[in-house]
Amino acid sequence: MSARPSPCVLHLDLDAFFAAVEQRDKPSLRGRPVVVGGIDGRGVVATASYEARRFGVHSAMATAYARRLLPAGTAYLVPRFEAYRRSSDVVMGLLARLSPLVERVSIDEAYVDLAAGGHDTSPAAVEELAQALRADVVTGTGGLTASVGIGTSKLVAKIASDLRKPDAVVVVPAGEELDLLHPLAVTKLGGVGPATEQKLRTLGVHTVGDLYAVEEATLVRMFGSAHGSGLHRLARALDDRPVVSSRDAKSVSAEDTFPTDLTSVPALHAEIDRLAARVGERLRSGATAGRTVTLKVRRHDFSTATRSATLPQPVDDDAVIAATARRLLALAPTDGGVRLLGVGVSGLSDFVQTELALDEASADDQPALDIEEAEPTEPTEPTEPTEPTEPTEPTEPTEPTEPTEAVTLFGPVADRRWRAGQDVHHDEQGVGWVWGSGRGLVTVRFEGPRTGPGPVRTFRADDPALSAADTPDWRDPDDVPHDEAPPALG
DNA sequence: TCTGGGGTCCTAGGACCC
DNA sequence: TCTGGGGTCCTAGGACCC
Repeated sequence: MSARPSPCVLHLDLDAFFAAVEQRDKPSLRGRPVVVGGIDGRGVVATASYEARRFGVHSAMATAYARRLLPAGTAYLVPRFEAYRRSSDVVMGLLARLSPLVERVSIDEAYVDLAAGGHDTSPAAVEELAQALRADVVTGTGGLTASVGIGTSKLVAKIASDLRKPDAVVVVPAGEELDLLHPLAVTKLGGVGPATEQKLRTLGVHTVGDLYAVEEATLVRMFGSAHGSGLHRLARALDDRPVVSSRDAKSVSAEDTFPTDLTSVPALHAEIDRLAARVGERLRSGATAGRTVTLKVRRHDFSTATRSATLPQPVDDDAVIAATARRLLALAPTDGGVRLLGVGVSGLSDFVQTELALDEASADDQPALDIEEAEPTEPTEPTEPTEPTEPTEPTEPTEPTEPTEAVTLFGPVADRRWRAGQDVHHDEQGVGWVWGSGRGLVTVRFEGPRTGPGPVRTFRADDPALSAADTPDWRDPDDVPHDEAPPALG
């Protein structure tokens, strides 16, 4: 199946969203050009009001350039994301009433699967539904407008919503997709940006209809298999991508462009530390961690380089992320000045960071509940970006006689919030208790004589050792007070 | 004019393993 | 001793989207 038999995919897009919220909240801005975005030297336009667009200003344009185009009396505003979030939530709430299947693409855009909501998907019925939705958006948000497109696929619904913006509804009945698509510029297709447009132009392709006439083999040769055959399909309105309600994040990053280029290493290190702290905090608040740390460097001439290192264990700790990024900085080109630094963590999993062997001292007394305390923060150790897979981990068997202490982690445990010190796990390594905590992941710490292969073992979610039968001692987390000490080891 | 910040996906080459 | 093919992981860069 490559398209649905009736127009049941709805796409909603809020019109000039950031600027519209500002004009709604400040009546003096209504009817005037408004630009929302970075307003200092190196800022870009996030959203321009329709009044500003008449002067040729659009998203992603340098604000400095927009200032030359726009008349006196234009308002230049810094984004107020909390306000936008509130209105966005109102609209998403309206969509949730239509169907259980809503895909929020961004703060101002979403798809809805109307079939999953049990609606009559005849063209007349969905038109009526969309008009009612549009009216609800206006009243629910205090005057914001939305454009709605409905079609047999995401591709068609999105193009339809864009067709008569602002404040419009367009329904494309099944069978009329190609009539809609073929006169349009190829750049209207999602995934066709400036680079693809340029290449297609060399084939004499300007419209979707032109693209339709090109052999798939030609497109694959030019654009690679995924993009090439994707273009071939889009030109035929072949699009069966499902509406998906939520997806797990695959990476977390933070970046900053500096007012003036940085040249000194201490200044770059200070920025790395700040970025790493932002990333670490977001990882921890999302109860996730990742193994790959990436540093992004944009130089004075806008050339951009990335350097990355994959660590033996997932990390969410500011200090480890920062130390890794700092050593990546030494491998990156920075000559001539740095205008932007970015720090990211990817390879996210439901596994929290494990610590390697704990120091001997704490092996004897009560276990520490404070993860920070046991952290071997000497970040020189698990992080060797140049030599991949420095086996800090379970290569050689250790002496089975020596009592050592280690942390092992595993997960995920879906939809439960585990708390430190509350649960017990038995396996051949001995007895362990929950040490770290977080939704969907559990850190278990073991103590006692070890027979395992090394100081650290990592269980994966599908490890048979973690089957329910092998973890009979899990208790309901709500039964245990948050601060309770770990159970005594027996 | 001079280019943000948050992401996603794809490609290609090399290493490594079986 | 020579040859090989597939699969996975890692790195770097690029295109694209909102």
